[in-house]
Amino acid sequence: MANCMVFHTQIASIMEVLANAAVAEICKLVDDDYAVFRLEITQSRKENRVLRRKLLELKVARERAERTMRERVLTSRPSSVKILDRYRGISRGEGHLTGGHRTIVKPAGHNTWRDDQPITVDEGSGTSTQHIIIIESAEAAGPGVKQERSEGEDPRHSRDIHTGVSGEPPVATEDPTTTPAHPSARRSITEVSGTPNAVLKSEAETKTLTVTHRLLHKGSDHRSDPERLGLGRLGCPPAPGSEYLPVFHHRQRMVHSHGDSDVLDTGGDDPSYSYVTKMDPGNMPLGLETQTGLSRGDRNNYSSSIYTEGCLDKKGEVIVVDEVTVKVEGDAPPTWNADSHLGDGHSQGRDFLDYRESLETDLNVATRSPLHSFRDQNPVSTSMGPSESHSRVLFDEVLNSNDRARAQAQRRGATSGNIKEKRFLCMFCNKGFSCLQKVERHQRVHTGEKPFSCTQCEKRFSRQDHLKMHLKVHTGERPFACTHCGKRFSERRYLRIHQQKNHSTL
DNA sequence: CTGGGGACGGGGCCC
DNA sequence: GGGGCCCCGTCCCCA
Repeated sequence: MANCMVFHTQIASIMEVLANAAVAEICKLVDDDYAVFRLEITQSRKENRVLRRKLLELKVARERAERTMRERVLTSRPSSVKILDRYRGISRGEGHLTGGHRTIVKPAGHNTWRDDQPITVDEGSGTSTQHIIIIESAEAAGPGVKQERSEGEDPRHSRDIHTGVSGEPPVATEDPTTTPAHPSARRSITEVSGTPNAVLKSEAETKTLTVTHRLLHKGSDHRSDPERLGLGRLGCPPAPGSEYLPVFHHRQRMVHSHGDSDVLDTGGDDPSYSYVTKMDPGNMPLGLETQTGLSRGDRNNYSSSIYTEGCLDKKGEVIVVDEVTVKVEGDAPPTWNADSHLGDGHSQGRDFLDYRESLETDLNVATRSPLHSFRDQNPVSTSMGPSESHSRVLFDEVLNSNDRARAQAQRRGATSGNIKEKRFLCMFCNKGFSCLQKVERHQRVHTGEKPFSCTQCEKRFSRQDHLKMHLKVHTGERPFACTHCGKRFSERRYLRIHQQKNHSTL
């Protein structure tokens, strides 16, 4: 019996030892497998990064090759064809802003725009669009008819210039998934591999997008041949002999209201009134991911700066150099819904906010452009950074909508009979105006410039009279009273409507 | 649904 | 011709 007990005890101890050994072995195996698994995961991640990088490089190389091919085709056109690489951009603040432009830096702590309008930057929304404006001169065509064409690298981005023939406004389409090709963009991708969007979207600072623009004239040669381009319905339709003056004069100024509309001062030199910040090249977005359906209130906080640049053809025409400002303010995404541009006369502001265009650059394109040499020679447009096509793409999108607007303007011109008096043309939509102020005022619709700022609510307006009207909101001024019921209104028309509806029988 | 009101663009007038 | 101002129409939002 005692032996039996001892035996059982020994068996139990042996079992315990064996169990412990088994557990230890299992744990060892699990640890080994886990280590191997982690190693495999790490290697897989590395491979993914490498593959991703290679994919991006392949896309960039392919896009550059396509651009090169297109550019060669364009540069091999007959001498009558003028290739204008318009709206080449200086962007990201790394390009020098010249030609009278004042770099305005948003001071820290002075936030004149709301923060609820993020400029979202999407890595995958970079585009590969190269737009080349072609102005083909042909005196035989209708005088004053100017034709511009923009060719896009990506057919999904390109405008169909022949839509002008069919009378259908060209529709710009965007593909936010196009791979960016900008070197800096690629650098950013590499640096933030894994979560580039998160990094880029964290940018909430105001972006300044600049493009320098020059328009070329050679006497009457700025007119183009719409028929040869198949664009007979596009372009402005001036009467023969009439002189049309595309207006490029946009002054960057910032005017604040001090409650009295008569007291307005330009704040362009005053940093406290500035509203444009320099872009951080290191944080340069690969593209602008835009939003649609912004409210009107959001529109008021939109701004960006675009300096447009025309080009000189080899004959050396007269150059009209000027600048246009498109303000990207606060977090508001610069959007431009080209489709709605012809919709109604009030959609321009929304158009700009609906602008949906990714930013992408291509140094090859910039350096190989036949106009690039001219640009380099011109002191007005120097130091075009590698991001210049960011702005160019932005501005080309403007042009996309401009073609439709131009077609609309032409249709209006065909029906209106007093186009002779409207000598001042909008450089964006070719709409004619009778005086310079009107066209300058109108062009703010396209540029988004809002130089008149309300000090009460920081809202900005493109027109002083609008600011004046807006101030009544704060002052509560209701100077127009109904003689029948005593109800007061801020504007006369409200009183008139009120009286028509409520007291028409009196 | 309706009215009030804000915002905005075009046109016209006046100085 | 430039600048300012006003009027008007339209869109949109909101109560």
